Amino acid sequence: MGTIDIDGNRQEATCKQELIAMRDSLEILGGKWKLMLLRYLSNRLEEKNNFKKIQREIEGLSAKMLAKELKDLELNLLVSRSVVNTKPVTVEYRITPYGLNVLPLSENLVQWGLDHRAQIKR
Amino acid sequence: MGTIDIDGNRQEATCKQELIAMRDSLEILGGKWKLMLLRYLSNRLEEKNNFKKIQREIEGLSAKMLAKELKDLELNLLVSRSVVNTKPVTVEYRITPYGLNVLPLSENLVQWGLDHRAQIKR
DNA sequence: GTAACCGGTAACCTACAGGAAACTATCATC
DNA sequence: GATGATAGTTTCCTGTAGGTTACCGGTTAC
Repeated sequence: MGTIDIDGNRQEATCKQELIAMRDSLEILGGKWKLMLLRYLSNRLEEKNNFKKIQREIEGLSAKMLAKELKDLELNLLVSRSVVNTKPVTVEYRITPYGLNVLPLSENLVQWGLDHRAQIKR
Repeated sequence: MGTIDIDGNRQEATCKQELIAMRDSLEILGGKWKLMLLRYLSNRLEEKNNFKKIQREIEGLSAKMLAKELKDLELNLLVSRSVVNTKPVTVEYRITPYGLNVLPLSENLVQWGLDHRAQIKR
C-alpha cells in the first residue's frame, strides 16, 4: 500500500520513461529531412510522389539521404512505399494515416521556432 | 491585388520560413541534454540548482556537456545564470519564465514517444 | 546502339556531437 | 600544507550524420 519507497520508485520510473520517450521522438523525427518529408507528403496527399519527383522538388536532398530517410520513416510506419508496374517501374511514397499524427507536433515546432525568432530579435 | 505570381511567391516564402523555423527549433532544443535540462529545472523551481548538483543528479552528464548546454540555453534566454556570493562561490541556474513555454512542446514529444512505442509494439 | 528515364546502392570523405580524463583557480577546513 | 568543495576549461578521442560522386540494372525512345 504505497510506502514511500514504492511511490518513489514508481515516480522515478515514470520520469525515466518520459525522458526515454522524449529521446525516442527526437531520434525518430529528428533527422535533417524527416519532418520536412512528412510535411511535404502531407501537402501532396493527392499526388503520386515518386522517388525522383521528391528528390527534384526538395532542394539539397541527395538520393542517398532520401532513400535512408524514407526507409527510416517506413520502418516507423509513418510512410508507406508501393512499387507501381509502370515502365519504367515507379515507386509511390505516401504518408500513412498514422503518420498524419505527427503534423500537430510539427506545427508546434514551427510555431515555437517562429515565436522564438521574434523573441530573440527583441 | 494578388496576381498568381505574388501569391505563389508569398506562399513559397511562408513555406520556406516554416521549414527554417522547424529546423531552428530542432537545433535549439535538439541537443542530447537540452530538453532534459529544461524539464529538470522546471521540476525544481523552488530549489537552488547549482552546477554540481545538476551534474550529480543527471546521470551520465559530464561537466563539459553541462557547461555547454547551459550556455546554449542561456544564449536563447531559456535559462538564467546567477553567481551567488557564497564561499566557495556557487552558481544558480533557473529556467526563465520564457523558458517555461517549451514545456508544452516537450510534453507533446513525450506523449508522441509513448504513443509511438505502443503503436510499434502491435 | 546510345542516350535518357526510373529507383536506388556503394565508396569515400568531412565536420561536428559528444564522451573521458586531467587540469585550473578560489576558498574553507583540518 | 593537504584535502575537498565550488565551477568550470582543456585536451584528446571516437562515432556518426550527412554530403559527393560514381555506379548498377531495367526500360523506353530516338
